[in-house]
Amino acid sequence: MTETTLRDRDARILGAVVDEFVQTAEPVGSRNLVKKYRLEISPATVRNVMADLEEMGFLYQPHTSAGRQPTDQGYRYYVDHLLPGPSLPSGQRRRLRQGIRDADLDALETLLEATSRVLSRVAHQVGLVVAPRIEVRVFRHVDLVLLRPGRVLVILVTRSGVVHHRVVEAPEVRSQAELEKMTNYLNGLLEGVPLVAVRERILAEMENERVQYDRLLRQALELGSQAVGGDEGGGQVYVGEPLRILEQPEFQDVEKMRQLFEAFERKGILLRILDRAVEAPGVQVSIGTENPVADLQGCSVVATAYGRDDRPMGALGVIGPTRMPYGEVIALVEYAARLLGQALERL
Amino acid sequence: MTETTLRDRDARILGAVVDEFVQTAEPVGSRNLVKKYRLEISPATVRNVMADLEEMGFLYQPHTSAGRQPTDQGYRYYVDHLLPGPSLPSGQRRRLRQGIRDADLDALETLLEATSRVLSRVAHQVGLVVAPRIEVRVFRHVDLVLLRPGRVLVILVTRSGVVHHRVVEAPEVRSQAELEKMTNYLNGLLEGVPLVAVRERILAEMENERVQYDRLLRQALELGSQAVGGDEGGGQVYVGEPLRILEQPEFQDVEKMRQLFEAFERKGILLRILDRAVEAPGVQVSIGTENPVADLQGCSVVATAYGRDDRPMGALGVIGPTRMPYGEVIALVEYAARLLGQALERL
DNA sequence: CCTTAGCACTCCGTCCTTGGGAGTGCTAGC
DNA sequence: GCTAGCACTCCCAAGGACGGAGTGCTAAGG
Repeated sequence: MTETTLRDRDARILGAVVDEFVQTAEPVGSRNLVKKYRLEISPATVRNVMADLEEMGFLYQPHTSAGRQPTDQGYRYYVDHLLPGPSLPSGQRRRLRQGIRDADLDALETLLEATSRVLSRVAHQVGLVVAPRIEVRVFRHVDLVLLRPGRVLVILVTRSGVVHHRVVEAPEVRSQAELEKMTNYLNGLLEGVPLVAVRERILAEMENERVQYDRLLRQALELGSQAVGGDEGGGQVYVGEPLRILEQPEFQDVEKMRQLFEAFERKGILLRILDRAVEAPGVQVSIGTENPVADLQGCSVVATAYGRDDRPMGALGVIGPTRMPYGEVIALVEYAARLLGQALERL
Repeated sequence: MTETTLRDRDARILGAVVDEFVQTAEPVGSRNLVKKYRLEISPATVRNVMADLEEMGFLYQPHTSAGRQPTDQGYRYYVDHLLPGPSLPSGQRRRLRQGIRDADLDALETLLEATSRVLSRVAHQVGLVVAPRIEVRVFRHVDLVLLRPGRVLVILVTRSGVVHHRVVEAPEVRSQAELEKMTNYLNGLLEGVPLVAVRERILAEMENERVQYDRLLRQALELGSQAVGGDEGGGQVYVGEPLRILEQPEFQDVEKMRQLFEAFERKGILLRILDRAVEAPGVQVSIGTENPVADLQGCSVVATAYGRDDRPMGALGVIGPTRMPYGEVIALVEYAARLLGQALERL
C-alpha cells in the first residue's frame, strides 16, 4: 500500500468516474465523462489520465475497449480523499428521525430492529445493528421459575429492559418456594452489577461463610452462574429488510445474492465485521476485499459505533455492493448512530 | 369442479407424467414416457390419452409441440387418487428424528425452530412451524420489573416455558416493592389459568370486594390485563432455512424468489395458510392457485396439525413449488408432526 | 512537454438465420 | 381401439453480420 497522492486533475477524473459508475453501474467512457462532468479537456486527454489511473490500480477495464470502473483501491482513494463534505438531504434526515423516534418508547429490541429497518429503507441497502455489548449491560433483576422438578427457567433482565432467558438443569431443586428464596437472595446480591462482573461477584460470594453452610444459597449461586455463562456472544445482530439488496443490479444474479443471504444468516460473520467499528473512532468503511470475510467479495460495509463518545455501546452500519454512494451512506450511518445514541440515553 | 374419475390407464399415464415432471422439471413427451415407465402401449396411444387429459384440464402444453406438464388440477387429482402408499425412506426418518430429538431438551422455541430447519433440509423445500396457539397455553408465572418510575416490564411465562415480555406504562407505580406485592398477588390468582381465560379471570376479580378497596390490587389487575392484551396473534411462525428454496430450479428467477421471500417476511400470510391445517384432520395440501394468497402463485403448501389428536396445538408444513414430490413430502410432514407432538408431550 | 484531433482497431450485444431435435396431430391401416 | 408413419410446429443453440461504444496510438499544434 503506497500512499499515493494524485494530482488535482487526475483526482477530479477519478472522482468523476466513481460518481458516474455509482450512478449508472455501467463502465464509464471518456467521451461521456467529459460531457456530463463538464471537464474542460478533451476525451483523449481523459483517456490518457485514465490509462495512468489504471496503471496505478485505481481503475480497471472489464475487457479491452470497454469503459473503466473503479477498483476497490479506487473507491478507497475516493473515500479517503475525495468525499464531498458530509451533508444529508433533509428528507433522509427526516425519515431516519421518524423511523427511530417511532420505536423510541418501546423496549430496546424494538428500537434496534426499527433502526436497522429504517437504515435499509433510506439507504436502499441493508442496515445492520449490533445490540449493546455485554460490558455495558447492567444487571437489573433475575427471576427463577420451576418448569418441572429439576428444571428451572432463569430469566434475566438488564437495566435497559432486555430480557434473556434460558432453561437450566438443577436436579436438586424441587419446589417453587425454594426458588423464591433464591430469587430474592440473588436479586439482592446482584443489583446494579454489570453483567460482565456478575460471575466474578458470584465466585466471591461463594467464599462467604454464610453461604458455605446454606445449601439453598449455594444452589442459587450455581444457577446464577449458569444463567450468565456462555452469554458472551451477547451481540445480537439485527438485519433490516434484507430484500432491499435486490434493488441493486449486482444482485440480480441469484448466486451472488445467495452468498450474501448466507452471510446474513451467519450472524457471527456480521458481528465480526461490525465489532471492529465499536472500538474505532468515526465511521469505518471496509471496501470489497478489505473486509476479512471471503463471502463478502464485492460488498462494502460502512459502520460506526453508537453510544456516548467515551463509552461506545454497540455498532450499526450498512452493507451493500462496493458500488455504493459512500458520501451519502457515511452521512446516513453517522446520523443514525447519533439518533440511536440519543434514544438510548432517554431509555 | 366436476369430480371426474379417470379410467385406469388414463390415470396411470397422468401419474407417470406427474412423476416424471416432478423429477426433471421439463415438459414430458410421449415417447420418453413410454420408455421410462414401461407402459405397454405405443407413444401414439399415449399421445391420444394425453390429448384427452389436456382437454379435461389435467395437463397443458407450454407451447404447441412441446411435451406436457401437469396443471394444478392435475396435481390435485394425483394427490387425491394416485398417491403411492405413504412410505418414508428410513434415511429421511432418521434425519427427522435426529433433528427433532436433538433440540428436545431445550426450550420450546428452540424445538420449534429446529423442527422447521430439519424439515427444510430433508424436504429440500422450506419448512414452516406455527407455535402452539394461545388457547392451549397455560399461565405459569408472571414477573413485574420496574424499569423506571411509571414504566413496568411485564414478563409472562407459560407452562411449556415460553417467555413473553412487554413494556407497559403504569404512571402510578413508583417502587419495586409495590410491584413485588402485585407479582405475588397475580401469581396466586392466575396459576394454571389458560392464557385465553386470563383476561376473563381478571375481569371477574375486579368485581371482588377486596379489590375494590385496594389500589394496589386494582393496579396489578390493570397491568396483568395489559400484559395479555393484544397477544392474540400468538402464533409465531418459524421459517426454516429459506435459502433451501434456491435448490429448486423454478426459483432461479430472481423475481419469483423475491415474491416468495416477501411472503416469508409477512408472517401473517403464512399463518393464515397454516392455520387452516390446525382444525382440519389429516394432512392438508394446497396446490398453486388453490391457496388463497396471490403472491404464492406457483407454490404448494403441505401442512398438518400437531399435538394430541383430540387437541391440536399448532401446525407445521412445507412450502415449495407446485412441482413437488407430494407423496414424499406428505409422509414427511406427517411424521414430523408426530415427532413434534411426542416431543411436546415430554416437555 | 502536454494536449488534442484523427483514425484504426477491438470487443460486446443484438439481431437474424439456420439446422437439428423433440414432440405433436392426423390419417390410414390393422 | 391401437399403432405406424409422416408432415408440421416450435424451441433452442450455434454461427455470422453489424452497429455502437470505447480504446490506444500517432502526429500535429500550443
